[in-house]
Amino acid sequence: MKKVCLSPAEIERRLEDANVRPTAQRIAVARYVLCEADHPTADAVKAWADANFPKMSLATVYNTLGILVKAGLLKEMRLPHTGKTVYDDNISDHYHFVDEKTGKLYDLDETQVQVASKLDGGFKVTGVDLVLRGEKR
Amino acid sequence: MKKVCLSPAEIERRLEDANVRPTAQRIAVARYVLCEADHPTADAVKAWADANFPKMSLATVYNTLGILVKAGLLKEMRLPHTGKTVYDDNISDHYHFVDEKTGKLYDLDETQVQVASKLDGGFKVTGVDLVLRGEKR
DNA sequence: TTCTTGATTTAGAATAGTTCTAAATAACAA
DNA sequence: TTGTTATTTAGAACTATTCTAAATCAAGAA
Repeated sequence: MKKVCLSPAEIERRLEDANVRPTAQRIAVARYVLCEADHPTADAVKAWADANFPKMSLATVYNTLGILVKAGLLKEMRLPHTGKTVYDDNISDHYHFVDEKTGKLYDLDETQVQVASKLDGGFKVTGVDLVLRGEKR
Repeated sequence: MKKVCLSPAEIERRLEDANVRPTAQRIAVARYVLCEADHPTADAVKAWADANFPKMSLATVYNTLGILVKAGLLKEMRLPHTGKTVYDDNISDHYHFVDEKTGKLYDLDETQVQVASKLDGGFKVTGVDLVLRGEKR
């Protein structure tokens, strides 16, 4: 699945539209997580920034990711296995498959897996977290 | 759902059957997690031990929980939300509902939720982690 | 411009949960 | 007993993340 890569100017507009002031750091992080990265962790973003941005502190990385999540441009999730938080630019409702050998995550949509709840009225469901584990070849 | 509580002697036999030497600490922890507790965290086990056992270190709590998991007497899982590991004496395949207000976990079986995978052969699924979020009343 | 004010970024400290380490203790076998 | 191994312990170390307080920056007012 190829990803359309946005220009800094387009990223800037997206940030403005979300009422996030588009600083250089935010544009850089947003561009990376929205266009280049695939389910990155904060560490991965920091590593990318160290290699591609003049200077960015870890606090700013976490900060910015948090801001993007709050702005609705990014989803945050903690996987059942690693204790780490990963970020997902696919903000629609969807599920995941994790390759236990490589740790790689794959997005799954509702054509690929379905969850059918028969819970009684005592359970009001507001969200579904589903991760299939296994091996991808 | 009432839980049948095992005597220390019965716990001891279970540990022996699983090739785990039944020390006083292990019997105490096993009895608590298998009979009394409901999805406890390591912290909860430690708190119980502080109140009900002469002296137990946190390392022993983690150690013992790890041993019980390896022995197949207990399941370990990390929830999507809290970063904490919780332990589940229900070792059969099952899912969970988490009340986001209280944090309380409910076991769900396959009569209550079903997962239907239509993944192509490239995905070999070996496990399914499903957590429904919401509110229970 | 220059100033002011508030937002942002920063380094490093602090925190939370867990694992590791090395020494002390307990249990078992001979 | 004595020797050997397993278990337990306290505390250090570690990882991921958040917090803090100071420095820097940016946009509007003068």
